[in-house]
Amino acid sequence: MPELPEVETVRRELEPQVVGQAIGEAGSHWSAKFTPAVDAIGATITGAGRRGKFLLLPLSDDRELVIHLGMTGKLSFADRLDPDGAGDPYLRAWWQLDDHVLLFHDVRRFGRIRIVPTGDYRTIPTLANAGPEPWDPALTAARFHASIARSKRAVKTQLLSQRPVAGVGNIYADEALWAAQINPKVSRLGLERAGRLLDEVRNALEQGIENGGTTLRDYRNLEGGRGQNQHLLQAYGRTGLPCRRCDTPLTSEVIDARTTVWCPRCQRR
DNA sequence: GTACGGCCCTGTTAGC
DNA sequence: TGCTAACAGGGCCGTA
Repeated sequence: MPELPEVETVRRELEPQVVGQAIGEAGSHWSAKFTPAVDAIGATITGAGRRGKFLLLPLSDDRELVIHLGMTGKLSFADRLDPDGAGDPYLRAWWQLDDHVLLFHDVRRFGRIRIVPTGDYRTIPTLANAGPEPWDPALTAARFHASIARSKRAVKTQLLSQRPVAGVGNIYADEALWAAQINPKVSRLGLERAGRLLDEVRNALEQGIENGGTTLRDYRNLEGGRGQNQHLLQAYGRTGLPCRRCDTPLTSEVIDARTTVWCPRCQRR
């Protein structure tokens, strides 16, 4: 599932191939999640940005094309659109650019596309309320700690909310909590532990980007290649396997509707 | 404003 | 072998 490292990997690949390209035609699946794609017709893409897990493509007419990949969304290029659409039953949107066609493929349809006035994210609540980017200099340990202290919910739930820091999903939340030796169910963190968790969130995301993202099943980069970070995971997907710090079998439980994996010994409550 | 549950989706896997 | 149910989970929405 694309989290910040996967979206950033796609953004970096996308940028040189879409910036300056005009959108001549576009089409979409009937779902309202994807129909806004066609509203981009006539505009030129002027950049390729990212905010948390959202891809932001600024357009020449003071609007932004916002793409969320959901769980199974993928972007790719083709020389031309398959005329009968039979080549890809999960094609949800496409944009004819000057040099090629940008395709949005999404099996489970958890992705979504929006076009908004530049910087006006009121119609996208998670984006509008997103916390700072992980490497924002304004995101200090104190600010991160204060953000977590505002809620009584489990720290895992808070990370997934995108409010303390943007871009963390289920995989990198479990990895950061494991590295910081913090139990995912605690709701109170001291300043020092919050600072450690913030450091490990940054480390987990940096490692993910360096390795081209985590491919467990669906995620692919723009070229269709797999990420490599799945080989380096310490917690996510390792239920019952020995903790690589203390050999205790990792345990798991559903927290906030997400399977959460942790070490019962070195991430004690 | 916060907390929580349910829903959207469909391929894969486990169980019978 | 074939069918059914459970599972995966990011974001949104309604309700309390």
